[in-house]
Amino acid sequence: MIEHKNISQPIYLKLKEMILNGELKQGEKIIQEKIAESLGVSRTPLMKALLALENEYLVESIPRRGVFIKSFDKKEMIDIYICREALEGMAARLLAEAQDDKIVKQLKRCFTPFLKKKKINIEAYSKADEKFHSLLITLTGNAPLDKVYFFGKIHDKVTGHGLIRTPEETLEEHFNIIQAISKGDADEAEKLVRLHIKKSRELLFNQ
Amino acid sequence: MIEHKNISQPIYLKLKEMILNGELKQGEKIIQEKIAESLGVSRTPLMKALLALENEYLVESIPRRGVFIKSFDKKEMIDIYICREALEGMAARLLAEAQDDKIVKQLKRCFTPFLKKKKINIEAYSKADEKFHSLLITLTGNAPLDKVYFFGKIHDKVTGHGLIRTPEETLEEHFNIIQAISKGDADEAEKLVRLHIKKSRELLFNQ
DNA sequence: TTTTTGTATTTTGTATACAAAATACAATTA
DNA sequence: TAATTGTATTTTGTATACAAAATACAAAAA
Repeated sequence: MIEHKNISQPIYLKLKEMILNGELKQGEKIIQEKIAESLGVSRTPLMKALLALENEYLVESIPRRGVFIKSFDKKEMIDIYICREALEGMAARLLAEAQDDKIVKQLKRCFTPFLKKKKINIEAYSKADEKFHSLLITLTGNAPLDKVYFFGKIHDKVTGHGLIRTPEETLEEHFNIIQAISKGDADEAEKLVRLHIKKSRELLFNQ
Repeated sequence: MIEHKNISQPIYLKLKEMILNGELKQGEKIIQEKIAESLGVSRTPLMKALLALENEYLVESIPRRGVFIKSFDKKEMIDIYICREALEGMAARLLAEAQDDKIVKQLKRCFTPFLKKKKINIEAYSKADEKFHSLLITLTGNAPLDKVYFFGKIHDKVTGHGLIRTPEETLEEHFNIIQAISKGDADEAEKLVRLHIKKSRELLFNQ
């Protein structure tokens, strides 16, 4: 029955999924024994998973009170977007400085499927968008940057709304960013990424 | 004997201190049972503390192998400095936008003790420097930014060298940053902070 | 009625126990 | 000698146990 292969990793992933898809709701308390039982594990690896989630800002632990699904207020959401501006902006700068064709190709590949289409599938575009923004970070090869960047995944899922702006509006912005990167124009690349995120941030609560 | 008040917090702090002051050396393996015994606790709260440290990049866990004091290679140190440029740069921008006299006062207070002196005490200046950089972050009031900023504390302690540049060189830079913030010149404040960190980064391995 | 107090129940934080994996090291073989 | 295998020891990952804190809730008091 005992099979030591890292149980807390799957628990962590499962809980993360449950949080991001709303199965566990904001503010909800995690009753460890119950969750552990429902997942068929003991509390020890569950606690490990919860610790990891806490460090990703998905869960909040109040000592002696319990662990709660993190809920984000208006200010906090805005603050997260500001962090994204800083981190993704820097990432774009680094990618532009790298002057690497492979990087540019990978970034382009996210959005080429949507170029010819008249009607863009929101679901698919939303995924591409998330992929693009996380690629921006990982392609830098900067491990600390990657470690620190866990806001990208929170972004729209937790807020409820899928996309903040229409694909028609953002598709061009995405390609402009990619172009600046491919030209090696670091200042421009950073500026465009920041503006791109800032525009969404300003619309966050004005919909 | 059992006294439930949050044992893992003190363990976390103690270990952090031991890592930062070199009592636990880079690459060293943490043998949980031994550390737990030496601290007079069990492995459970110790593991919690280790998880927290892992998320602060001070410790690295390899499944089934153990937890090791994180060691930083050249590239990783540079990458950390790049993150700091992004985060502290954004922080300076936010503080400049805030236009708050109290903030400016607090920042100034870090370095005023060194203004009149001919000979600056390195130890004291080093502390002031660390205080200044962490203030930059906390004064923004941006909680996610603060959560993500754990590099500042790693910086020189783990590298071994205390200060990378002389107080004579950096004191003026610090005041220029503060001035830009007090003027509300966000672009300039961000630019100066980035340059300030970049200069140190470029000297990291050229000493 | 609303508030307060006391008690039972639940839940957390920590300690301990134990199986499986990793490691160390001696004996064996080439 | 160096490489390999086998066994004992150590160490990790998980489960379980239990005391103290938190919570729920009923009874008593205002």
